Amino acid sequence: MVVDQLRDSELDRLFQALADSTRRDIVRRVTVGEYTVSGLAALYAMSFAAVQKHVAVLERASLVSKEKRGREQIVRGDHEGLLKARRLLDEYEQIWRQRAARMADILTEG
Amino acid sequence: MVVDQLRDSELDRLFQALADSTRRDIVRRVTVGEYTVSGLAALYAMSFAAVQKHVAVLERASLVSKEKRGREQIVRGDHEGLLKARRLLDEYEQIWRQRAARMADILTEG
DNA sequence: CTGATCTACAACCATTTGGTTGCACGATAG
DNA sequence: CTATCGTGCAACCAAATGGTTGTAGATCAG
Repeated sequence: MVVDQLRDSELDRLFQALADSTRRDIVRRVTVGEYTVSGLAALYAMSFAAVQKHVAVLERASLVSKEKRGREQIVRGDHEGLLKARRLLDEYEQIWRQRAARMADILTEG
Repeated sequence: MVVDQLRDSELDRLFQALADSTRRDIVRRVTVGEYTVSGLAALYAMSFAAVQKHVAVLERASLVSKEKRGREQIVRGDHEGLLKARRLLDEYEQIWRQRAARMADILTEG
């Protein structure tokens, strides 16, 4: 269904966003404290534009949100994305547990 | 350190592998039951080779393992990859909780 | 033995990704 | 007002991704 397709691309963006160590590092940092985009850029051995793009990717994945303050843009962690990713992995974990239970049933049946 | 770099590329591969809905579907299915590679290929509107590549990506991410049986290759879910991904998200969740606690402290201090 | 089936892999192609430089524009400082 | 700063975006490039077709090696069926 269409809903699933939307959810799919949302998850695609999410895991895609997490599949880069610079972006994972940004997520960590902005969850602990606040950073401007250039404040983040100063941390990595790459151009400002590259970091700005990373932040944009994280924002589209709801892992980060920005708030304009004067000419600066404050980057903060956004819990929503993390929750969605966790929910999927929890679901998979649940499937594993059911599988384990089924195998136990087979071993003890009859 | 070097260890972190290895861990980084491992996580890159993991989340990258999860960032595709076909691959997520495969993970689900092979956790519930067993499939051959061509058994999986029959489920999707793409070539056998494409599905075989997806399985290879999942295997390198430790989300799936294969076992040769005759001329077939049985694909099963591998719990290891999932655990690693979950561990990272749990870590992030932990950071969020600490942040929440810190904010509560600030509100109640003095 | 012969033919069909299952798998892996190479070569190719279009698109996306992760980086770069350069530019434009709003906000701030002097 | 002017110069600087912070940001976003476009254009470009190399490499990776996700798909294709074709080929070749094992294994199984008859």
